[in-house]
Amino acid sequence: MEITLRELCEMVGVSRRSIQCYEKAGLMRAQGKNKYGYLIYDEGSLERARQIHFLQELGFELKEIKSLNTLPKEAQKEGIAEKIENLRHRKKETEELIKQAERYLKEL
Amino acid sequence: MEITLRELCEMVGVSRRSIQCYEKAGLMRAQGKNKYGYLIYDEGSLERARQIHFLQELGFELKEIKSLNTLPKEAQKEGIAEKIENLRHRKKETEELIKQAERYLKEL
DNA sequence: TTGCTCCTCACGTCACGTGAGGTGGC
DNA sequence: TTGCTCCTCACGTCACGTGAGGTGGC
Repeated sequence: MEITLRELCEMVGVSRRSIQCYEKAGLMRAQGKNKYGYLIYDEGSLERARQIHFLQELGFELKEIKSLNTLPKEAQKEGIAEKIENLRHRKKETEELIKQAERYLKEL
Repeated sequence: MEITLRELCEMVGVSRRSIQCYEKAGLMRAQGKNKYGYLIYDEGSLERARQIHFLQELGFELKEIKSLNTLPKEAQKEGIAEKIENLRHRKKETEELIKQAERYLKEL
């Protein structure tokens, strides 16, 4: 299946500039161009782009995602488990912040 | 009370560079320098720095914080209420992300 | 003189946003 | 030719991080 850059962006939910950054970071690349010169991707790219975006949301930087692939499975799992801990921490901080903000709002 | 930049940073929990950014954004400034040429702040600055940091955590950019002061009280409250909504949204997203990440970890 | 802490620039970082300038088919 | 969508740079943005180069008292 041929997917254009525009379609890829819509399916993944990121901007063209983001995909460009993924490619510059060496995380993925276009399969080529179609006869009109449009950048073309396949379903593998789609899955890869989704994964990159997901790992980014977990808190990985692009270069961390790059090196993550070279690690043994166990180390990868540890890395992700660590990010999950960070997310739990962030969740608690966010809850605290909401409470503080509500108090601040009342006192204003 | 005279507070040095270093002390201010420790009390607020931000870096010198952050205070420098607050000052460049026109949000606060040092009271002057002591006889050794050290930047000196007072308790007003301390409270201001804490407030800036708090509003930043709520999601305000420095220039938004700058303009926030010029707004009438009601508009300020609206702005903060909006940020609280964003935080609630972020909390939910974080919760979703944690669940997804846990599933991802199992399947790995 | 050495060592310490402070100062003021100013370039670097990260992941994009936002044009600029150009191409190709209708 | 006009209008549309796409392309590839490349500067700008945000809130700092991280030195560089200099000062002043002990």
